[in-house]
Amino acid sequence: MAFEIQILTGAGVPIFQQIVDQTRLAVARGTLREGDQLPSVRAMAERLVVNPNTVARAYAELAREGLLDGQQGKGVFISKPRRQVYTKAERLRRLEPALDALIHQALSLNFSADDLREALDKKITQMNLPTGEKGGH
Amino acid sequence: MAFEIQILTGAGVPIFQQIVDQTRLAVARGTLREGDQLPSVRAMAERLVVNPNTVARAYAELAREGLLDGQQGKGVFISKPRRQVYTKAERLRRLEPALDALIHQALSLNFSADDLREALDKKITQMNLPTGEKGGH
Amino acid sequence: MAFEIQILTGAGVPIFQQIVDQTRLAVARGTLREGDQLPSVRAMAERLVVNPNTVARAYAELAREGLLDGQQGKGVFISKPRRQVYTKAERLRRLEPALDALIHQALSLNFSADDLREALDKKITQMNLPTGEKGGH
Amino acid sequence: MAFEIQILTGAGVPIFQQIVDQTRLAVARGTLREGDQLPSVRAMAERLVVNPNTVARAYAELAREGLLDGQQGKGVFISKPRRQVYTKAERLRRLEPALDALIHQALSLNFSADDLREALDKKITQMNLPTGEKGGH
DNA sequence: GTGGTCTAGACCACT
DNA sequence: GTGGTCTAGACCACC
Repeated sequence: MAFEIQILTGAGVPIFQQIVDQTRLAVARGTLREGDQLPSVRAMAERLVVNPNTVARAYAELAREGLLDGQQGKGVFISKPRRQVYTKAERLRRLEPALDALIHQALSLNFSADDLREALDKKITQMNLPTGEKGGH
Repeated sequence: MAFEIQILTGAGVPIFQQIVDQTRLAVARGTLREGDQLPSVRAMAERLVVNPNTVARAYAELAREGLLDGQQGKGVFISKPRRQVYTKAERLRRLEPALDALIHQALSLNFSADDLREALDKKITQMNLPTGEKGGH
Repeated sequence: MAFEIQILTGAGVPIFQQIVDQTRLAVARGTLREGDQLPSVRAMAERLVVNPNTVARAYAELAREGLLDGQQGKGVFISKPRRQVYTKAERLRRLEPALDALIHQALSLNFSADDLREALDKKITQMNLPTGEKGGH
Repeated sequence: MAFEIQILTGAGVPIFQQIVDQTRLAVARGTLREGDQLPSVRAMAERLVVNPNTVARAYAELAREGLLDGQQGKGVFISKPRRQVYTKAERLRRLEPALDALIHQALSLNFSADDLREALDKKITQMNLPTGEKGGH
């Protein structure tokens, strides 16, 4: 399973955040392992059709966390062993903006709480989100 | 039950947005009814310790939605409730991006479907969203 | 045919309204198409010799209608056209007050029905309103 | 036929203007004649459910035009013979705000020019507006 | 007194 | 660089 990042624009979550979160998840899952090389800033930017500065910012954030190691002129490498999972509080904190945006939109469109739950369930089924057991793999 | 607005500064939510949302909620819940007069722009600004322009912006947004009616020299009043302003397709279309973003973010953060439902329910309770058949504009 | 906006100051029509209306017209006529980028807030402000806030307000209004999409740090773009945003009832309901006011005013000024039709036609021609089946959002 | 004023709020035309226009029309039509007494400011305000200041302003405007004569403590009287009609240009000028409001609303609701003409015709029929011959009586 | 608009200038987050 | 928000202060028309 290759290391793929999906960027979804248009609703609250900044692009650089999405890169950070998904990279972090890949490490936690073992898709990326210590020593693996990441695409260069420019390559990644091209692949995601995104501004290079945005990728640079994401890499910088990951480096600051100690997850990445950017070696001048050589490339960017994963520097930490896996299990770099966010704490539950941190995961919730990062989910919140999207949650707030949804609630706000539902409110302004006069959806009731039940409408909202139903719409979410439908979408979950449609996108085939993993249910139940935590952690996945 | 008086019409009270609580402004939380420092969070990511714009002030005018908080005014809009809370007013909308008050109308949806029946706390505010047709014909009720809202505090004047200046009065509300003073009460919330906020710039009058910010309040005016919130009122303007609500007026555009048809929820409020600002009458020159008189004041701002709750207008006749309207049902089904947007077509059903439009309502869903407008909710979808936020829904997609939430699911996407949940995936990036390794939330399960149940985690996600739980987080949403918590948020719904916390914001005290109107349930079921009540009100509606 | 370039996208040009003409601001008439001194008339009763607010500047931001003129920007909104003319942009809407350009989209309705096809002068502006999906994906087209608009001048930045600051650029447009400079071009029209107007305060940036005024342009921002106009753009915000158009974004709320779903005609525009403002992307942080990138710019403002024309979004996917939408059909039938409002229910038919809502569209008529929103047109009615203006229609009533016009007839009422015509009566007060002793205009005949034909005078009124003629005045409307003249205004339609003058504003170059899109006719019939073209465009639509 | 009594001297009656109809106030229509909610679309562009100021209340005091409506009083001025309709009073002027009544004089032109002969419904009001030289020497006739108008209701006092307070009485008129009460009848129209309107702020006395608004009536006072309308009366002041009519007095300024020489149509009315306010005699301190006695009342307000018509002071000019009939045929005090507006010039055609003036009538059009006074119709314009309502016309603009209609066009603007139609534009923002994506009505075409034909839709608009049709809606106006329907309203004209519905309200039984006098057709053809100018001037009425 | 009221709402509505505009300007000027500042700050923030994202690209 | 971009858009988004907020403040401060001013002016206008209307009630």
